[in-house]
Amino acid sequence: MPDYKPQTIEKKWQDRWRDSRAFEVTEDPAKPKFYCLEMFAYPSGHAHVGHVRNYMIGDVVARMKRMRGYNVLHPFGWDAFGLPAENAAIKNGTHPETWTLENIAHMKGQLQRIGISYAWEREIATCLPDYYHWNQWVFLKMLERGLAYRRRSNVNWCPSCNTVLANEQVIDGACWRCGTTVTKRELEQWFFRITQYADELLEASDSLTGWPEKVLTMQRNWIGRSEGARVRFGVAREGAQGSGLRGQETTSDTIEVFTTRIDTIYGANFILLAPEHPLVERWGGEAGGDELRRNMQRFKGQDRTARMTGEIEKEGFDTGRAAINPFTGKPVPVWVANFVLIEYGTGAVMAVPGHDQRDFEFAKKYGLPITVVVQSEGESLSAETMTEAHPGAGQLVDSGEFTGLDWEEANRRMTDAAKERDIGEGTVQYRLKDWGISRQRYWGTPIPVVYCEKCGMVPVPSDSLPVLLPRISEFSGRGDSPLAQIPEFVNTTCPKCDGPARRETDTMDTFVDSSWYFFRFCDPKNSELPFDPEKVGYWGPVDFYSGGVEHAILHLIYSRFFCRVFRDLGMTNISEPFTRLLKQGMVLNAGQVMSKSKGNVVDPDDMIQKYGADALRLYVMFVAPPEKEIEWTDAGLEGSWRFLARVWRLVDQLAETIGGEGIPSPAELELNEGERALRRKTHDTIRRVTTDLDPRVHLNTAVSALMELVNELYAFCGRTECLRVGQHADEVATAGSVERAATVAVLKEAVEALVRMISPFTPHMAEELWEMLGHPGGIVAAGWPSFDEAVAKADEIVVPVQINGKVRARLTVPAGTSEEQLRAFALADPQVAKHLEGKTVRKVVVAGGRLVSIVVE
RNA sequence: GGCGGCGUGGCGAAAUUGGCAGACGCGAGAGACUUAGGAUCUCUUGGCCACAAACCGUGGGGGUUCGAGUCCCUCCGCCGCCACCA
Repeated sequence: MPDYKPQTIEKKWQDRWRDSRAFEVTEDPAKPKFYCLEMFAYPSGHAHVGHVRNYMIGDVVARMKRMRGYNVLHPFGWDAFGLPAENAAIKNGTHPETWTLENIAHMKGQLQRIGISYAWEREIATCLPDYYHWNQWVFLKMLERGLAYRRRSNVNWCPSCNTVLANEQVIDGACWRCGTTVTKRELEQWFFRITQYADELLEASDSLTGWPEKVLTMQRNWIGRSEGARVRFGVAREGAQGSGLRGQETTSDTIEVFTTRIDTIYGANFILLAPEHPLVERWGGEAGGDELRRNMQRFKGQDRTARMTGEIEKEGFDTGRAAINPFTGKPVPVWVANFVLIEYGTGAVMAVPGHDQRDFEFAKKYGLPITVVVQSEGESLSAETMTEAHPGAGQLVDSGEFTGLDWEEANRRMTDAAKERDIGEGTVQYRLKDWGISRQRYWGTPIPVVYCEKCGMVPVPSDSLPVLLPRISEFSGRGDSPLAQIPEFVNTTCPKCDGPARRETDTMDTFVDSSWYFFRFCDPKNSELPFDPEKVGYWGPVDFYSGGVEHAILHLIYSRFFCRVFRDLGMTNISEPFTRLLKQGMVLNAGQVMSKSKGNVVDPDDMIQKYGADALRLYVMFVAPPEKEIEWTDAGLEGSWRFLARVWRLVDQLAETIGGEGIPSPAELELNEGERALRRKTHDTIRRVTTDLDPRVHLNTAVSALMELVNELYAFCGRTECLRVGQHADEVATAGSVERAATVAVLKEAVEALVRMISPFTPHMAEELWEMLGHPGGIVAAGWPSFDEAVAKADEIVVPVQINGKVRARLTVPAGTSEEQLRAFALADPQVAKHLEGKTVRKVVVAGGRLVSIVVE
């Protein structure tokens, strides 16, 4: 009788799965497909338990689906470009490629030792030319369609990483990777026009019913749609300054503002411009603009982060100019304010101090006039007495022809009026900006364009792809593109005119790589196209996608964008790449997220050595729902190990009794009460585990249901003396003799269902036990057990009886007892009668045959 | 400030649509078997109480309902995202 020795059996089955190519798949129209994907890994070195939790979750789903007859695509790969590899090169002199490929080899070994059922023949690494070739291909397609473009722009610059960052990579004004405060730089940059899809991305988010609300909210916030209007204010001619009357004559200049509250425009008493506004720049350069220029420079020099987060004092100064409010026709002063952002809207704001708190404070500080133009029901605000702005709803007052209208109605009518008078129009403003993808680093995809003296920017023709990333040996960490230092790379000929040309030396943001890798997995070896549309047509979209919430915005929104780009290229008809998204919780140790720098990582290999991969998997799945964060405890892992040893002993001891041929199904036999109870538990457990796994993905409760079944089996065996338990470890359980055929039959059914259902969680042990039970051919082929609803249902149920909401009695009745009978039984029950003594029954409710509720007085 | 999520024993957690709160596990306690037990098996384990009954109990308060952890209002606390966004 062999003890449970995970180390030996796990190796045995991992070898067998590999040798039999157990998880490799091809398209099979006869079977329903299931694409199960976990976010691929950045090969940082070693995977810790926090990383592998995600792969375990996906593996349970993939293995369960396989047993349920699906053709399951479950691939894995490596997000292999990126800065850490380059930083390691600068630090240790190891080439990024060496560093990356070594890490991949190690981590792949880790995942294999955990027994994740990947189709490894589809493995991809984004740093290899046969992958990034297609980044370049898509780039060219986007260039053709105007979805990729180049412009000089003020970009986010991380002085520590020496590279540009996308807006999405700036967190609270600091670099997402290293935390250094981000500065601004003006550079020639490549962009992807994601804003073209802003509206669609936002609207389609309502259709993502398989996504967590939290992620959708984050994406909606990020896209940041706000409806409003642009309104143009004329600029008054100069010269009236100082006379106390700002001029009525207008120049050809206009100031366009963005507002969500055009209904308050009659109270727009001044204009605020961002210090970076072009008019401010120009006026500062004109005669007499010295002071303006000084203040503008001072505001621009203020710490950007502080300006963005509003920690800095609100300040402004008068430009001395005036603009004409196009609704009132009256001149209003134009100020520059340090809190107006050039990035948002038009970089100019119409200030309505009566109805916007910021404007109110500004007006108070500088003695500017306040006007009330919206009054709420039954209120009468006055500009003289109000202590704060009134930002809310109400009816318009002092607003010319619009006076008396409800504010929302006024908003619509005034937007129309602006349009008619050609002084503005309704518009939608997004927070989302185009995606800057240029990076001044080495370890990434070269951008496939050249610059020719004669022809200008020329794309590299598709048939010359890939533009290979040259191997370089020196990593200085200096702040310019490393590729620019390699003349053999830079100097090339123009594909158009054959004249001398220079290659683009920036590389692509690595988020480009991860924006479409899920399609490449469908056809990873294709050398003609990024993927065969037919293959993606079969496998796509991803049915189940799991990963960390840290990708809720960046990766997921970019992937949704790319999916639409491929759709509009005619490569797929999928709009949304991920049908179901599970955001897995983190693994904490000592109250903190596992990380190398905190020194609290748990290496799965250490745990596997001690308890085996199966126990580790079971523990991580059992301790909490997948979405929730978990606190690592060794004791919990040991508990799972104990449970597996308990299962092992049970099956091992019963194998001889129930493993033979010719055992009939319990359905064909006469069962006694105990046998019926076990059979009911078996079928009920199958029902619970099945629905817990699919579609609910409540992995933890599925495990507890299995534990209950095991407890029940032990109790049953103890009663029927199938097993003698309670001895020394090496004689813990010994098989007794079982006479009744029916007992053998129900035991066999229960144990085989147990082993099959536990196999997604603990595949190695399950395979071994399945073999021990006399079944060759592997447990996946055995399929998922099915249950009989009628058997799962108890034939007697306990019905609680409530009196005024408190349970006073329990009736044991046959299942299916009618409501009238239940009512009669309840009222006749002696316990109930006791509580009813001297009271009047007002009402009796029988709820779904499951509960009786009596109301008395 | 806006939006979203959450709050249940000593701990991790359960409780499909409102229907017996605390399944399952960890920890703790007791017993059995033992030279021994950190193995195994059995039992106990929300509070109050010697026990039972009764009563109390899902962050606080209120409401809807025969019945609320679950729905509504309100307050408190925690977490997340966005944010001088015009």
